[in-house]
Amino acid sequence: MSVDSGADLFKALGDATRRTILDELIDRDGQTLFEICGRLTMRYGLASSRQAISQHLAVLEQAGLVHTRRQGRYKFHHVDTRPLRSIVERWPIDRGDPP
Amino acid sequence: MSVDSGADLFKALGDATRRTILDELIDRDGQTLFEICGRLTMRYGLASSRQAISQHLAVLEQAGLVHTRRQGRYKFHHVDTRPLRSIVERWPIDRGDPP
DNA sequence: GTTATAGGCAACCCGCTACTTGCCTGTCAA
DNA sequence: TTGACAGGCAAGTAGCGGGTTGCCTATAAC
Repeated sequence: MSVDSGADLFKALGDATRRTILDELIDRDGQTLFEICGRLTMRYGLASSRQAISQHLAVLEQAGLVHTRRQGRYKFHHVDTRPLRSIVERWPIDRGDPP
Repeated sequence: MSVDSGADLFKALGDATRRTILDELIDRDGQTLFEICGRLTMRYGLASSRQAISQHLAVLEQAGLVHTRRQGRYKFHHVDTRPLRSIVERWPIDRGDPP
């Protein structure tokens, strides 16, 4: 009967490039689109176009994992990991050693 | 440079039916494939075929979220939420009120 | 034995999604 | 004002993934 809330969240986390973007934004918060593109290429070897990264950021923003702040012609992207809390609230993590 | 470990985990969580299967197995652990099929139909209104559910369970097992135990012609499925811990370890959750 | 049950395997179809391409808008510097 | 820079929008393409179909194996009940 439950409505499976948070579909956007899992959809956002489902792509490897988007997960790398989260890693990158956590390492250095508040980057612009061009900065993210450059650092993804430099540090992770990802050769994605600007438009591809832009679409990924839109998905992350819709999931609430990224918030944006416009300033002039720049748009800064900030991470917000709080939506991840709903995952461990939905399926409480067992105590014990990892597998 | 990080290798994005846990791709199987996020792939498994990316599908709504698989998330519902996790819900169902947490509610009643150790079900067989046919039990899961029946209860998904009854309680969640999902009309998926047996083969579809079987493939979903294989994905969940590959992600380490479900372990199986054979006994005669039955195969019991057990949840293991410990892989979820890697998510909050990768992206620590901020303190503060939810959005 | 025979039959029914529980599950597995492989091929195929289709819709979604990531990515590209091309062009457009808005902002700042020279 | 003109150019460079940061970003947005929309249509088209290709591949992947979820679902189905059909047939098969193995265990248990009769």
